[in-house]
Amino acid sequence: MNPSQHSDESTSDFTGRFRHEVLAAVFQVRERRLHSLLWRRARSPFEGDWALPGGPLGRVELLGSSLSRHLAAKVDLTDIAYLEQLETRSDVDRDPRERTIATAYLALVSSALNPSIPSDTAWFAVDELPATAFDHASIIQSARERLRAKLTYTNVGYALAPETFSIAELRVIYAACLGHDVSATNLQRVLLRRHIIEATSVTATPSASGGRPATLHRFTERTLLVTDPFAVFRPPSERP
Amino acid sequence: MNPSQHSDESTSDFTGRFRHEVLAAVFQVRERRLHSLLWRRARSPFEGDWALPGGPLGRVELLGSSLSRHLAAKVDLTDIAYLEQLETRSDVDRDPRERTIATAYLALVSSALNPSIPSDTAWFAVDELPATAFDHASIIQSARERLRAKLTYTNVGYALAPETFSIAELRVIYAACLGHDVSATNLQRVLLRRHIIEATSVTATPSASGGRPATLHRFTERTLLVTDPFAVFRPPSERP
DNA sequence: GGAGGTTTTCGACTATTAGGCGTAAACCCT
DNA sequence: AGGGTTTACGCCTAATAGTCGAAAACCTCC
Repeated sequence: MNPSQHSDESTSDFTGRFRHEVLAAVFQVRERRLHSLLWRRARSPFEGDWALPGGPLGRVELLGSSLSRHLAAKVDLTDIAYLEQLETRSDVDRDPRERTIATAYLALVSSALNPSIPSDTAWFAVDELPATAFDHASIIQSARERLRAKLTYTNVGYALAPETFSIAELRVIYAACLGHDVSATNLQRVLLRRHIIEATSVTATPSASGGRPATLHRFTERTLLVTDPFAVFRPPSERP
Repeated sequence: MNPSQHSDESTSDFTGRFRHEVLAAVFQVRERRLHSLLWRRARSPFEGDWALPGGPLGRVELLGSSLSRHLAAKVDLTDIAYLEQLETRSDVDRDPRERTIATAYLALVSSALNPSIPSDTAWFAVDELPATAFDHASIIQSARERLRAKLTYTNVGYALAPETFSIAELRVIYAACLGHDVSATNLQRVLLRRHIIEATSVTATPSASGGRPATLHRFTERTLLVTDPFAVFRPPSERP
């Protein structure tokens, strides 16, 4: 093979152009369960089914900016605490109308918020989804797995939790995302040791049901930090 | 906001179409260092600089298939042991000729192979890259980080190592990817405990330099397995 | 065929981290 | 004040990681 055979570029003007859309799995913990924001389709295809919010990419727009714009415009959602690109889907007939490539994002909303959303959108518990449009159900699954993984080796929790919270509240959030029970003792110990959360000096206002008021904690950083997952094989002498 | 304002779809025929290409950071451990396969550009822009292998997406082609096709056609590379989608770059002027969206992949090649590659391609150690074209250098960085992370909580090592190997050989591979020294004792103990590798009954042929011949090991599975990274917070009673 | 060198393997010991549990602390209400 | 409830925390055990050194199994050379 010689260089002159690398001819794709010389014919690039004849290669395809593709419709491109951005989508987001918007997650929030509501009533002890992980929910995703869905939007009811008013027209064919998949009329009446529920779809992820998003929309077409603009001509001079970045993928991430495009998504923020669509979320703000379509579902009045501007308080996205965390946004991360997930994956790009390219199945030729994922949209029956025209081939459309979709780049999916994971978006997280604090459980302290209750954003006002349009009447044709709703929150659904991710393990009780309604009939969904396109390949959106499988995108939600990918997003769940990404979130599960990130929760364990990063501090993304800050995007789901309120500014300050009790360990019990945090436990609910982690359990909802991970899909299994979580030990409060271990959760607190591990997150403290990793310096992901820290105690504040204030305690929660006592609840009517009695009980010792919890000391409120906060996330030390509110930007993404990964707790070095390479520790296993690294000589301890070189650790931070 | 009411449903009739979700109008992007009704105007979808007027939204942009975009050129889309696939790229791969093809990694292999060569001479104790992590290398990436690059391709020398014969024409403007970035003439003479080195670029990731890849090419334009076909009209009815999946991203992954497209990449395999380009790798096979352009660099005679058919022995990709592992392929994973990395991220999609959308910067408007990442290609000065025309806006081109790129989906980047991570591809791994066994260190036991020495594929014949065209004369205008070459392997470069990832920490001594030549002048690179477009945003390809930063894609290589992303790929390195992904590889580092995956090595620690999955068995992707199978894609980089030979069928069977001594612990010493495996140590070299891990060290090259992680960028720091690795303890052979811990490496063996951790991977054995996780059942990622297992000992075979054969020993390596003794080297000319003497020394006890190593027992050869192999990866238990040669498909991707993630060692549950959620163990930290999960009640031990529920673990596999 | 033994001596000395080289490389791998393995066991012993220590340090660190995770998990379980019970008790104390700090609030509620009556 | 006493009973109920929830959180906090210390103690103990188990599991995993890290260090080190000795032994095993090969080589070459004398």
